[in-house]
Amino acid sequence: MTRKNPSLTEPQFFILAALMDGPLHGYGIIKAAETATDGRLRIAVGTLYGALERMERAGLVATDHEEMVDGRARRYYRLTEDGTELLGREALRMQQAAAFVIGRSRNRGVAEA
Amino acid sequence: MTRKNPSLTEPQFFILAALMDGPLHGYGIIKAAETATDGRLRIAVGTLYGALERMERAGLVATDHEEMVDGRARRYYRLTEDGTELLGREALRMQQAAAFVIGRSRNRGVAEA
DNA sequence: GGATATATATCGAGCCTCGATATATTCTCG
DNA sequence: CGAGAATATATCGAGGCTCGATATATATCC
Repeated sequence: MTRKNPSLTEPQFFILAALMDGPLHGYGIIKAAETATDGRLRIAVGTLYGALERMERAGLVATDHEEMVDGRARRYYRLTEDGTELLGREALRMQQAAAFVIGRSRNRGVAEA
Repeated sequence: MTRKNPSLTEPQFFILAALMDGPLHGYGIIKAAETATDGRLRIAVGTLYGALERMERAGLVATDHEEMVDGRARRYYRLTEDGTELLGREALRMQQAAAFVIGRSRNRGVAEA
């Protein structure tokens, strides 16, 4: 997040995307991302907790609440305003980047399916 | 490229995209990426040469030819078939990811402009 | 009883970006 | 004419980020 070109990595993007429908806990985020990508993206646990920590520090997500289930804490995260805004901006940026390539690949052998 | 989720980073994506219109040399790639993103993305030289080397090893780009200009070598890179295919696939993946977020953000406060 | 799913957390290896640094020529503006 | 920017390639170290392994614990399914 402190990078000069602060574009989200794929795991980061789908972590934020998973929180669009409301607060979710770590494992739920992994499952949501997997569903959203038809099983393609499996966010590694090490990636998840590291990314959540960094994103919380950066103010993109916040701890919503904590539940106790079977003696273990389950922490729910939610999108902050900044996180929501960044996610929207990133989606537009990706759409433009994709369109740039797809628009130039007509009749030139680049896979379109 | 040896990663499990081999999604391209933004610099990598635009390096490949810059080569769609034909072979180009290092500095030309940086300028092309800058133009393609309306000045937003400025690929750092360290990023460029490191990425080109890795991508050449991975078979995504190849050295097209070398020119001598004022005693200095200027190396032109071109997309390989694998590179072209990967670029097309990445563009589609990004389009889908973007659509997932944009499709869910109607009337929910996520920036759309 | 073993495997799989649910659930959180940490660590090291290694990948990748970035800015700095180095080197060299050409062009432009004052 | 001299300073600075643009053109051009190349390397290095710091630090950011992902990933798989490892650890821990319960519940369920076979």
